[in-house]
Amino acid sequence: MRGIGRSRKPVTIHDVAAAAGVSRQTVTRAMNDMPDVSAATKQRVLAAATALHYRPNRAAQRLVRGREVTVGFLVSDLRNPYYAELASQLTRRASARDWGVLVADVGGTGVADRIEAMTGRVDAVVGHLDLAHRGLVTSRVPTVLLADDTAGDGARVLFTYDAAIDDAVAHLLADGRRRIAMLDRAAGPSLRGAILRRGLSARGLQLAAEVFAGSERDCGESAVRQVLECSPKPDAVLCFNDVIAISTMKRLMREGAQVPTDIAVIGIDGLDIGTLVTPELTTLAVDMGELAAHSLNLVDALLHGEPGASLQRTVSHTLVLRESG
Amino acid sequence: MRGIGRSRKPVTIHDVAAAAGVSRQTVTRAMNDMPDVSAATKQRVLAAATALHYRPNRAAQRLVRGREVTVGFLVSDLRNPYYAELASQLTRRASARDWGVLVADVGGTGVADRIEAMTGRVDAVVGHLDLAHRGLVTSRVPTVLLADDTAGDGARVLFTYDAAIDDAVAHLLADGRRRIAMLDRAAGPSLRGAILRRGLSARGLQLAAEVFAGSERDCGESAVRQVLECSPKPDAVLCFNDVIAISTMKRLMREGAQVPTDIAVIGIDGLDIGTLVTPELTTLAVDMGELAAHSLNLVDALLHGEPGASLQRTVSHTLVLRESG
DNA sequence: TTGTAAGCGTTATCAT
DNA sequence: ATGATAACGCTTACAA
Repeated sequence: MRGIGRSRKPVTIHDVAAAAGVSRQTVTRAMNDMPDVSAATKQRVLAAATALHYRPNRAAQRLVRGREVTVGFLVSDLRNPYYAELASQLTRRASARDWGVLVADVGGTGVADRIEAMTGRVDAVVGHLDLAHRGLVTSRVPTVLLADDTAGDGARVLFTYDAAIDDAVAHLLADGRRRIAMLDRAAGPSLRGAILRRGLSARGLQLAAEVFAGSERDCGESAVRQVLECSPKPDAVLCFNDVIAISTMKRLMREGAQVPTDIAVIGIDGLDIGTLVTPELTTLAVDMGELAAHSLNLVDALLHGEPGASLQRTVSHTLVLRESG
Repeated sequence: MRGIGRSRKPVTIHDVAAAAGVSRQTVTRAMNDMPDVSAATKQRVLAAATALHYRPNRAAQRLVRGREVTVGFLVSDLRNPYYAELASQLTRRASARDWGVLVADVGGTGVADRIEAMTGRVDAVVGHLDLAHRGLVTSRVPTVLLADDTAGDGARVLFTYDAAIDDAVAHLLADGRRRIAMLDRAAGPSLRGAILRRGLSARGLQLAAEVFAGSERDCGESAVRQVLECSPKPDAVLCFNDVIAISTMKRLMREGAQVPTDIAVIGIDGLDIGTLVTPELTTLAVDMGELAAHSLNLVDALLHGEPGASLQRTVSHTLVLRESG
């Protein structure tokens, strides 16, 4: 029985038709549960299909059945729960439109190749693309950027942190804190940090310290040390995101600092895991469902030919008070 | 300019050819950076394509260019970092083969519909499918199950916990612990719990308690209470997975119990977030890369016509000692 | 109930 | 350098 499938070419509807002694059309009818096939022939056809390991060519089906939308979700590290939560929302909402979501985790090396491979298989791309990679994507496929900058004129969902960060500052001040630090992302100064600085100076305060995480997933030991060694020592720290904030809490505890007693820690994103740690993480949360919905709406508009330049949505964060600050 | 794109039908290579006053073939050459096109015509064609918002029909391209593989990754909740980490590995390794991964988060309601939609768009499916949904998938598309049971005869990656759980028990005993409890998943008794029980009795011990999590993502308050109220009180607890373990640690701390001093907590999975919490989570880790690699190898075999019944790989967990137990 | 013919939109082959 | 013609594998008319 090893003989089956020995030939290199995939089996087509033609082969099944021949094997069953019927026409291609009859095979189609049998395979797709359509009317006008006698039970007997249907059985015969299905048997032949099974025997030959026949699988309809999806490209051919699609070609004739009509357009089918696949959205690509491009992320730098799916292990980061932020992307995972967003992917979750994206896939759920996409399926409501009968769209599929192709996810590509392209962090690390060979990013460009991975991006190129992805862009060739989808109708549109959604993602937090850094400036270096945007052109690669936008030149090949309609793109919805998730970003806090307005570089370029593509469709985008724009993050605005101002209100949330201001709320956070107000909350910390009301709590008696005065020396607020920023623990920014490893890559360098972010808009989030700039807004915090601005928010503080609007209240006549200065940023107590600005340090950078050791990696995308870990604030790093030296970052926490830098914070603790400032004088006067900061009594609150806003972290670039929740993952870094959680990592920061852990390191602070190891250095003997109590959170939030000695120092408040606030994250950004509003991830689920923030509620799983002790103390629970206070955070500036963004509504992932809204973010996903906006993204897909923009994809829809793009696919209908609307120019990206005119497509922009805004999402804002909300201060979610828990225990860490 | 609003007029463009007014018609319902998508623009095809034909329209571009007409607009540019050339043949379809010339359009193809221009679009795909192929030789044998004069710079002038290329410009003209590209301009026409842009003006008309032309996007090549991917199905047609695929049909003629040859088969393209898309693997569906079916999960019940992508917010669970276990699935996210696996998805990360899967997408990375798939891209190395030039395969795409379509992710579908199908938890909640309408599972059957979501599954059906997914099976219609992919060449194979990988996932932890519970018994109720397996048939839905396997009857429609080649499937690789990730499971710890051997029900049915489909291709699968089989989890074996025996060695790891035995290592965990040995470790706990060496640490002076004697009253070991199982905090199982919300759905009910698992193989993991059964193996723990078996492992204990092989050493002349009994399971100190068997309680069930309140939900898939939270051990729940009552579960922790049940553990603490046992008498004699357990001094170690094995949790169904890392997420539940982390949730358990949080709740234990809230009840005033010290981890690991009063009670050791061990998770299963080996997720990254286990290193982000305090104390760091001791866990029975599975190699996600290996899991993903096995899965894709099995998909490959299935796609080459090998019968699923003959395709099985085994992955085992490893005790990773950190701080919680 | 079954078979025949005509595309679907693209690319490859072979002329021109 | 460019164009005509034939696939690619399938489904939807329409005919028998």
